[in-house]
Amino acid sequence: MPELPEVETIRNSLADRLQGRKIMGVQMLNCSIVKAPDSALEFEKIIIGKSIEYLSRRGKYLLVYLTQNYVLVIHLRMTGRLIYTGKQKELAKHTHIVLDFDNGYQLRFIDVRRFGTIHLLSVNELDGIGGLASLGPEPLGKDFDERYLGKKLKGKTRGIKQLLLDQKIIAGLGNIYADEVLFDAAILPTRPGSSLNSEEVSRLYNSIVRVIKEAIDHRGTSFKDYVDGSGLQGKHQEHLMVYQKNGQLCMRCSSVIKKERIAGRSSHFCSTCQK
DNA sequence: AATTGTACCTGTCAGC
DNA sequence: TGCTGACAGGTACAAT
Repeated sequence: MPELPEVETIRNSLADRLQGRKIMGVQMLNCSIVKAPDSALEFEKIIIGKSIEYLSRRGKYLLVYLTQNYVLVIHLRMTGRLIYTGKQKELAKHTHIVLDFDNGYQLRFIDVRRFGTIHLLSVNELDGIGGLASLGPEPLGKDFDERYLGKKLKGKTRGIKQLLLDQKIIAGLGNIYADEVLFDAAILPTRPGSSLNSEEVSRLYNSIVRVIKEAIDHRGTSFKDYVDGSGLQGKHQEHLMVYQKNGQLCMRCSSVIKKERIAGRSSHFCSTCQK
């Protein structure tokens, strides 16, 4: 479940190590992960010999910029991992793609459920990835503010939780942080977007920024699968208020935290202090 | 146009 | 013990 804070932590943990590395070879153990170019042969032909210039992130997408205006776009979906390690280390089960570098190290893409994706494109083809092109603003970017959020919620019949998960509205929130943000803002996940008054929109905005910042500071939430590029776990699971806390007492009002299916997702909330 | 449902995968765990 | 079914969750796409 890598969401924005986890992908940002992965980017941070890999950036220094990958910068300047030359790709000497690639092992494509499961080609179905690679969505572009069409053939494995073409992927190999393009990527071998390129060097890594820098790593960037947009929403939950990791962008690895290469020489000659190429870019590797990686999405980990639910169980994807990227691990930087020496080539002598034995390959983990479900390792699908391995990049070999000029220093004997490798970048390995591991994904139990194989939902993750890799695109190799030239920079001017980036908008060909629909999910990336249609992303809403970064929650910590300057084009995300109360006015924007209010405008996006206006007239929406969908529940606020569903709206927070919509990557076209805001980039990077997933199920964990949507629940945590709504608890922080003391708003019920089922409230229609249009029902929020301006004071609630303001609270929601501040909670989104605060929760995401704190999670990045804690290097992400390691609930099940997530680790950073060095295999290290995050620490934010120690700071969660509602996610997977059903049956436990609310930190704010001591009522019992509930878990219900909302908009097809498990949702955790306090029905006493969230209104 | 906006919204809802389902497919994509595999591992884990509860219940029988 | 071993089987079955529910569940985990991000996104694309089909259906309404």
